[in-house]
Amino acid sequence: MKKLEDSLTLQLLRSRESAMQFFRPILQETGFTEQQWRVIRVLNDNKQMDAKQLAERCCILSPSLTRIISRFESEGLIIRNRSEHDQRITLLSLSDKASEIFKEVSPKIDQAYATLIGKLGEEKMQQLSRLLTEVTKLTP
Amino acid sequence: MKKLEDSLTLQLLRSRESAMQFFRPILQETGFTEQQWRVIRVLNDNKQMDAKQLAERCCILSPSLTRIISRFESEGLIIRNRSEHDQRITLLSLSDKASEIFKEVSPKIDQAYATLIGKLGEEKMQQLSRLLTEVTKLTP
DNA sequence: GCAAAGTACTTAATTTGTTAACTAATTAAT
DNA sequence: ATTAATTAGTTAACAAATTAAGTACTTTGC
Repeated sequence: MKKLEDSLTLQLLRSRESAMQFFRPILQETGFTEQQWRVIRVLNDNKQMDAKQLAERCCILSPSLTRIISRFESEGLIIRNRSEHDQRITLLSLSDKASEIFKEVSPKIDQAYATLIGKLGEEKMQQLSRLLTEVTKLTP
Repeated sequence: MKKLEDSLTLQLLRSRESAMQFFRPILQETGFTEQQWRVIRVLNDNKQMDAKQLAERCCILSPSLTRIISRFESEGLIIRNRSEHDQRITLLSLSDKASEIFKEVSPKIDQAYATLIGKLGEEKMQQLSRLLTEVTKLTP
């Protein structure tokens, strides 16, 4: 059997590391960690989500999310509500303050994104995005 | 400006998470963590490397690598040597014991890999690999 | 309708990652 | 030549990830 020159998971890790370098300086400025920003980003797109969904979409395990949420709540960035239908479920949404911060940072992120696309090329970017979506769908 | 449905870095993270699910059960058996296995895997491919190169290729920061190396050395899995030309550099290589372990685990990894390729398709796999290599090369 | 199983978090303990400061060795600059 | 700057690696302090166990609520099965 032919030996692969490199493992896919390692390639995914390295390429993510490269891609992150476009955004790290911006995150550094905001003071948010990568994980914290993922939470803000995903919550901004989905207005309201329960903690489990949010954890899945952010690739953050529940215990880590609990910590981030607790901190954000105490800082007035996130609003935590119990679902009426199911008292186990925590519904989460961004506060106006957090939405405001997102609006301020977002253009810088978009700009870095544009730089990245500029370097890789629009077409390759879309190709890559499609393939990654397929890989993500491989497991339930 | 058109809003992207999802960020590349998050897609890379999620797809890696999916891909990892094929290998996690095997790693669990061995008792190695993801990072530890990356060190063993990369060192097995490159016979001898200095710590900096190894850290870069494994996407592990030096302090974390120091810890892993120290532990592996005390367990007799890794051999640490000073470079003759430059006394700052630590040259690392797998012990016979570690090579043996790699040989035992490797077939299982290959098998999981084959399953993954089977699900995604050989061609898409190669396409993806090429694109990821390009992304990795975007930053120095 | 009530015990048993399942779900959605949360808490606690351990390991790992991250940042910054530090030591030792080498290279560069005047 | 000797100080200054750079590089490789380590150490220390803190934040985050991971695993396992725990709590509260809901659904299922008899």
